[in-house]
Amino acid sequence: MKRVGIRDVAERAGVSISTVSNALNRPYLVSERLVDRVRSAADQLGYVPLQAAQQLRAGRSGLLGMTVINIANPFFADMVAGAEDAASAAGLRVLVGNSSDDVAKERDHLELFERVQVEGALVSPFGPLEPWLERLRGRGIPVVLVDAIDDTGELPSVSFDDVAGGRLAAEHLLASGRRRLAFVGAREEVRQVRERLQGARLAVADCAGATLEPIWTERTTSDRGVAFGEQLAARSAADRPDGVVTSNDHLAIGLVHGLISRGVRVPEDVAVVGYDDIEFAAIAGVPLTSVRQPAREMGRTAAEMLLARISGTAGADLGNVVYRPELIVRATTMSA
Amino acid sequence: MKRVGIRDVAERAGVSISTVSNALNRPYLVSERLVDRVRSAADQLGYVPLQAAQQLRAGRSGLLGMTVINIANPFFADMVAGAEDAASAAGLRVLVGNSSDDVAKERDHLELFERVQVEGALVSPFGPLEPWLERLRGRGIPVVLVDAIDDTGELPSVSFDDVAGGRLAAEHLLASGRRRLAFVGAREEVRQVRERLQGARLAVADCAGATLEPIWTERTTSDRGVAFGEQLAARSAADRPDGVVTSNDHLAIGLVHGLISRGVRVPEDVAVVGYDDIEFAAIAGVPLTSVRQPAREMGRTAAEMLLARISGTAGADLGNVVYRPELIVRATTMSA
DNA sequence: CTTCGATTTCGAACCGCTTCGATTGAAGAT
DNA sequence: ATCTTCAATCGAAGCGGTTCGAAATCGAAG
Repeated sequence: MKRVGIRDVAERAGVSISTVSNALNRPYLVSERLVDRVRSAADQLGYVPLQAAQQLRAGRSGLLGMTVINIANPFFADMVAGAEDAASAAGLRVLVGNSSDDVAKERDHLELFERVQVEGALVSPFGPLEPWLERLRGRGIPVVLVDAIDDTGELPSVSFDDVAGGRLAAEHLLASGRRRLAFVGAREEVRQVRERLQGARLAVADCAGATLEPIWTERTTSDRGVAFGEQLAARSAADRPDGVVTSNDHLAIGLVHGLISRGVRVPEDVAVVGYDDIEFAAIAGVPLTSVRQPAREMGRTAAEMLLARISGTAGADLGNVVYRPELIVRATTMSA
Repeated sequence: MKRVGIRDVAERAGVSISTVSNALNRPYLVSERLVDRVRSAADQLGYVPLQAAQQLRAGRSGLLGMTVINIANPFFADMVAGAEDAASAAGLRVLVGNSSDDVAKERDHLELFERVQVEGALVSPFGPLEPWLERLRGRGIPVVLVDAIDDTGELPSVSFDDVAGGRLAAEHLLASGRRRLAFVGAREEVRQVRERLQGARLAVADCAGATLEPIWTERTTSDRGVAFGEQLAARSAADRPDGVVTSNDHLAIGLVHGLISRGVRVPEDVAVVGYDDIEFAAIAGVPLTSVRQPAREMGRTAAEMLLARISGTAGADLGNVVYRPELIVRATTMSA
């Protein structure tokens, strides 16, 4: 009913506690005979060293901190997976702080990271973070931005060219003859969404006679998509967009569902482009054309940059890696 | 460039470190004047107490451990969310160990839980865990099983009646006149899947002239579902099942996609029932009938039971809470 | 102006582990 | 036989907080 500590192991093996510690962590300092004895004593007792004590002494936690805007978004989930790949290859674990679109939570996570002495942090900033990041820097905790770029150029980053993504989507629709485009996206405050819209606007500006109507929504769940689909379907054909760029596949799949359930044909009447290329895009009722972001790779790259900074292999200026979009064309934009 | 410790705060506020600690944690012991002085000193310096040190002294981590079989499965993801709800209401955090269908990882997680001194553990056992759970018990760490029942009746648990779930799905198909059923499921070793099949078998046994063909797959991703759909579509109509129970919505949605892409009609030729009622079930090409499990509620209940055991409010025998399935009927089984 | 209890503040021990410097003993050098 | 040298082992000092009991301070009562 009691925890097994290093003392118990020492007693059982008949040695001092420092010898136990050495036998377990630096066996080359201890005679083979004793290493064996200590190891078997530890096994028999089921000894597990206490993380808190090790960490307190060592001053290192073996942890990377990572904040993501919303883990329910598969883009971020994949990014986390990529970061975990890289971290575990280096023998570190990743402590994930899910901000759930909440600025206050995001700040709390950075504080948590200090509490647990993360050795570095991967941050997908959502709210204004400068002062907090400044503080981490002051504490000597390296930071790499993910899915964002530091304007001041002080922090290295791994990001995605959202302007190009929005532009690619819109150009694809324009190329297939669509002219009345709509952009359905999450709140305008989100940089990623703003930039995608901006990209779409650039494409539209380059194309004579084309228009773009922005439509905003708070949440980007599939049922909101359904609602927008039904809403668009209720418009007269002339007033209805014939091409829609969305900021998110959930929204897009719902939108297509809503349109079709009201008798609007996809892609004949309205073509739709999603964003993220989630698993279900390919097997949706009408398979969805989508902009793919290499999330996992981005996460891995960011973690590797962070590890390089931690180990001091690289200076502060690892630069800004920017990934480019890829358009996966499927049925929702297939025919004219 | 240096961490701010309690000593720094003490110095700045002109008091001893014990007064700082008291002012911050038990302000009723300290004069208001000093509490203010200490608080503002702490704020100005950005003092954050080190978790490892607090934990080492207190012997408590403020953490619940939770292992899940695979977090990519939304059923488990929701369960985790439910547990987090309950835990954060009690001021605790949840340390999630994702086993990713890997028995070794699952064991490692339990060891991790000891290292970090979790105050209790929620375990969705996957591999054989008796010895490990026994050990946690020996260390005085309370455990509640989730999505499983302890045969020996020693551990409390929150689970789901998978036999009833399988039965419900099959009965629904039989009631709509289907007779040649198939069951497509993940590996037979998984208890949940075995029990669902068993439930389906019970239903079939009660219905004269009905048959059930089990089909096994390693992974249960949507692309496997597509493959099975195409495979079934290739059979002659007489040889093809007219009703399919799947162990998972991803599989089911893929299956429907595969069938339709090969010209088999759903639900006219083949009716399909999924499991989990994920977000996309409702907006799939053909909206999917599915067995719903109250994942979030299960997670919350389990965490509450665990908290009760930790605080000693309840004895070891909180019993086994079993949730019952609910069938959400949609288009994939609608007409005959 | 003492004396006493209550209140406020402080010093020091301790949580479990790692690590540095010291100790011991055996082997080799002189 | 004495002195080094080196390997193997151990004792004890912290890491950064919390907390207990002692010390200091203060006001009111004697």
